[in-house]
Order: sequence, then structure tokens, then C-alpha cells
Amino acid sequence: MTRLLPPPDRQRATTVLDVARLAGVSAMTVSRTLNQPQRVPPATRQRVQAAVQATQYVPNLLACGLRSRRSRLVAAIVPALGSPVFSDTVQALTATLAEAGYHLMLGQSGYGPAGEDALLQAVIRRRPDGIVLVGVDHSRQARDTLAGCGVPVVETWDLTPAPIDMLVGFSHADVGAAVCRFLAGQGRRRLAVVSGADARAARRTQAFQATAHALGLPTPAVVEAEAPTTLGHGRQALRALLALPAGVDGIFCSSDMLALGVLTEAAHQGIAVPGRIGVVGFGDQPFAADAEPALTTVRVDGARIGHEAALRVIGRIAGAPAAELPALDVGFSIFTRRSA
Amino acid sequence: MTRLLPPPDRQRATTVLDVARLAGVSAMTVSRTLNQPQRVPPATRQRVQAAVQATQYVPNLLACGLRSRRSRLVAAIVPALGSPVFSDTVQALTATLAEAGYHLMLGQSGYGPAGEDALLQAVIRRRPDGIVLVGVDHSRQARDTLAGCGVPVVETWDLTPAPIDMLVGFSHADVGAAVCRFLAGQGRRRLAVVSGADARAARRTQAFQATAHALGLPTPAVVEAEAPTTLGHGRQALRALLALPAGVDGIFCSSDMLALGVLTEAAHQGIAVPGRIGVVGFGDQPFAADAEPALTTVRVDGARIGHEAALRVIGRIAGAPAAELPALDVGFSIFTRRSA
DNA sequence: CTGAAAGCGCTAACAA
DNA sequence: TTGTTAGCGCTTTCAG
Repeated sequence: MTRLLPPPDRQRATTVLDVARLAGVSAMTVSRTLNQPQRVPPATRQRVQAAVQATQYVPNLLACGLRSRRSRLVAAIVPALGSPVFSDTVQALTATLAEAGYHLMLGQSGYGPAGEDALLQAVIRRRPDGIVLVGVDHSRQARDTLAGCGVPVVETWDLTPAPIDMLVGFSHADVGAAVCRFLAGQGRRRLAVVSGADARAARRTQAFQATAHALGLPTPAVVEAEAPTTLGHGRQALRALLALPAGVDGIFCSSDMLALGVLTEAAHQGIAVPGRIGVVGFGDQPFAADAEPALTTVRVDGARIGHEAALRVIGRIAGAPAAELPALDVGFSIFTRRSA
Repeated sequence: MTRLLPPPDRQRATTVLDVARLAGVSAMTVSRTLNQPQRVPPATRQRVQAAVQATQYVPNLLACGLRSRRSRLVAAIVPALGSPVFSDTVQALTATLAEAGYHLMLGQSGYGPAGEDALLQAVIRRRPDGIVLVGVDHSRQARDTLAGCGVPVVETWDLTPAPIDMLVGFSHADVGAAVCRFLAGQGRRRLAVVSGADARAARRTQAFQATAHALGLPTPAVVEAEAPTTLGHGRQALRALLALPAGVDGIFCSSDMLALGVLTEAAHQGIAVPGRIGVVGFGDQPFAADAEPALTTVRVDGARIGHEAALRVIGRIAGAPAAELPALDVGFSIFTRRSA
């Protein structure tokens, strides 16, 4: 903890008043010119804009936000900033929000509700106009805090019958079931799952196993890997699965990176993919199409999730009633390439 | 652009005054209890803290920042949020800043100064207490803006004799030269570079070529790939290099993902690595150690860059003179594994 | 179409 | 140790 010294005495910043004086108008007119230019006649507008240029005026959004009760800030909390899974979503969020004049404030919760609670507490102090969360598993405390502060909330990347507020995602259970049927449909019977330690992956795994059971297949083996999942985890997992007496002929990995590890180890051991083992990933990362063999994987439109989440936040801020912003299931698809 | 409606009439938020009334003290005492608890006697402190709990008070950092002229916000602008290269840096920045009570505000400039200028403009409106940039190539406008607004700035991931303010990085020219000597030292003579389109990678490439020239080697071929670099780009690049009449026996890739692509294509074509071609990556991503063969790569301590950058911002905010916060070269190393 | 007054929620500066 | 006063920079509100 650093000891706080008095703030540096930067020269007093230029304010609307400085601009107003130079333009020969009132502060209000400057404010209007900046925020609702169409409500100011062109002649005045130009004088003000010239004065803004001349004074190098930079609006203070802290003051704007305080007075107007709109920070023009939307917070997004993702499990891992580095994770490529969410980067399309973050990208789309940023872009769509920017078009509407909002900035995105990113936070990383690090999987699990403990980090999320602390982050949420910190974030709310900045008075965001909206909050976007990944996942639907939040602590009681988080739900109360969010419900209490009246900020629009969108949960993403999952579905639940009881969202905090708004919802854009897809069913992880459906993913697990679909991939299981997909592999079984290729005649594979000794299935397995390699799964990172996160709640959504666990949901996919569970449905995968239930579906295997329903299809009369042997119970799939499960190898757990720590998050974040790496290529090394995938290689280890395949070695572990090959050591099993039952053997394995179809593997569902909870990330493409894990799947790439499985492919790498298979190639290293001379095991034919998809001949002897079929491999399915999750995420359709940029490398999936170019892996050897090309990776069959679950494709989710992360950009659409981000875009729709942004639209919902913006809509709610603009006063749209809940009925106009229904929960959205963006679905998923199994993108078939060579590996299965 | 969404039309702005009047802000939602959320119930008036609880303020320091509400807490003060309940605790039977003044607003100032509440403020002190929150910000400098050691300056309030334990008895008072406890009464206030109880009142904070009871009222569910959440401080408004917009107001704090406006009044105290300290937003407790540090902005970081990185070329690509998704890029795993910077994730250690962002992680360390976040952690070190958080310890000192600062939040990190992340922005993505998307390589190239155009995006950076716009983002910078937007960011400064939030009145950050410090700004961390990746790279040292900034537009004239950006440099002026930053110098003018008096905010501490740290440039990172590169070195320059003329930083805007503070600097934590390493020499990309040295990297290019070192890798060239490394490959040449293995007796490889027909060298090549596969490079993403970014300024720092270009600097490494240039030094690589200059060093090859100095060593009396043939001019290395260069294959450019768009950013962000992918495994597919790496595969394509190797195919292109193999089609060259001169041939190739050593390749320096500007990212580990490109290198993984080169390895993949080499394996696919039955080309021995490191036997026939040596491959060196950049970044030491988590997958590098587990690639087949394990990837020799340039390792940079991204976490240290983030940590040191944070220390510099905090130090400058606390009033430390420039002399106490010298430019720092964190260096790099070539992490030798099997691929070269 | 424009401006004057007031105040968002908080803390710096001073006084007691 | 505590409180009072004032005002950060902006925009809401209402009157001209």
C-alpha cells in the first residue's frame, strides 16, 4: 500500500467555462453543442467548436457522469482476459457500445464467484450504466448487489430459467448431448471427455455422460485439467486415457487448445485421427481449421453474444421494458472437419 | 447512435450524508473513516463502519475523483486484448495496481497509431491517474496530448532514446540479432523470417537481416503475415519458403503461433525439425514447451514489464522525481528446446 | 434558442 | 479528533 501524497498541482484544466468565454456564450451552450449539436444553430455551433479547438478542451467525464447520473461506462466481467474464447465477445461488445457512445470497462474474475464478488463491488463504485457478466453462476451476494443497485445486467455464454436481469447465451447441456450423439453416430462407443475446471464445461460433461448412458454406451471417462487449459494438458490427458484398460475411440475436449494437445500426442504416438480416435474441440479458435488433421469443433457465435448483450444494455438504459429485451439463445453448431 | 432518453429515476442513492446521520457524525468523518481509517479513533471508526453496513453504502468514485482530482484509474492501451503475448503484462499490471488501490482500464488500439489516437482521446476524458502504452511508436498528436495533460505515462515492450515519459521494455533489434546468431551458430545458413505485420516484429526482422549480412550469410527471405498471426499463416509461410529456389534451414517466427504452424506444416510434409530446419518462436506461450518438437523461443518476462510499469505509475503519482524512475531494460532470453 | 441558478456526491482546506 | 464551508466540472431545470 503506497502512502498517498497530495495530488500534483497540474495547471487548472480548461473547462466549459473557458470555452464559453472564448466563444462568447454560456457554459450551457458549450455543453449543448458537445452533447446535442442538432439543438444548436450552425453559427453558434461553429463558434463553440472553434473555441474547443483553440483551448484544447477535453471534457471531464467524471463531472459529466456525476451530474447527469450517466457514466457512459459499461462494465464487463469475464473469467479470463487472456482466454481467446471470449475475445470475439469482448470485441463485439466494445464495438457496439462505442457506436452508442459507451466505453467498455473490462474486469477479470478468474473463474469462480470469489473473485467476481470483489470485482463487482469495485466496479459498482464507478457507477457503470450497465454490467455484462459471463456465466449465470453468481453468489447470493452478487445477485443481491446487482438487483439492489438497479443497473441493467446481462448474463452471457449460458442460459438459466432465473436470470438476474437479461440473458444472451446457449445451452451447454445441449452442447454436451449433441457432441455425444455426434461421436456415437460415427460408431464410436468408448467415449471420453477432457475438461477444464469450469462450471460451463462441467455442464457439458455431465450432459455428455447422461447422453452416453441413454444411448447405452459405456460411461465415458473424464479427465479434468486445470484452467486455463493448455496444449500440455491435452497431451497428458490422452496419455491418461490410453492407459485406461477400456480404451478410447472418441474424445470431447472442453477447449480447442486441449484438443490440439490431444492431436499432438496422437500424432506423436502414431495414433490415427480420426481413424482410431475421433476428436472434437470447443470454441473454433483460429487455429482449429489449420490443425493437422483439421479440428472438428463446437462453434459458438461469440461476436453475436457480445453484440446482442450490448444492444440489451443500451436498450434498457434507453428505457426499453423487459418484454422488449427477451432472453436470447444464440445456439451453437458442430463444425465438422477431419478430426471426427 | 441511440437517442438519449432521460436517465432512469433510480431511487436516490445512499450517500456519505446518510451514513453520517446514522452514525451520528459528519460527512467528513465518514469520508475519513473510509479513506484514512488510521486517522479516526477506533470507537468512531466502528460506529461509522456499522452505519456503512446498515445503509449498504457504496462510495461514488465519480464524485471522489472529481473532487480529489484522483480517479484512482490507470489506463492501459494494448494492441490486441486477445493476444496472449500481453496477457501476463496485463495480469501483473492489474495486480500491482490493485494493491495500491488503483483500477486498470483496458483499451485496445488494434496495432497502428490510428486506433490509438482515438482511444487515447476517449481515455483522457475519464481522467486516469496514469497511462500505460505498449510500444514507443506514437503519432505526433498522441505525444502532444500526453505531454500536455500531465498524466504519468509508461511506454512498454520496447525501448527508445526519447520516451514520452517513463519506459519499461527491451530491445527488439537485439532479439533479432541474437536469434540470427543463434541459428547461424548451429551451422544454418539459409535463414528466413516469418513475421506478423507489426512495428516491433519489423524491428526484429530488420536486425535479423542486418546480422545475417554481417555474418556473410545470404539475405534471409521474409514472409509477412497479417496480424493477428495464426497457425494457418505459419503453415502457408513454410509452404512459401519451401517453394523458394534457395531453400531454407532456419526460420525465426514473430510469434509462437506462427512457429506452431511451421512445425505443423513441417510434420505434415515429413520435414525433420530440427534436423532439416530449425524453428524459433517468440513469446514462450504456454503451448511452446509442449509442442512437437518442443519449441525454442524468445522468452520475455511480460509479468515483470507489467509490474515495473505499475510501480512507475504509482511512484510518479506519489510524487517521485523522474530520476528515481529510470528507463528499464528487462532483456530477453532464447529459451532453447528441441526445435532449434 | 439561450442563459442563470442549483446541485450531483464527495473531499480539500481550514477552523475549532 | 471533529466539523464547517466551499467547490471540483458539469448538466438539469426552468425561465426568458
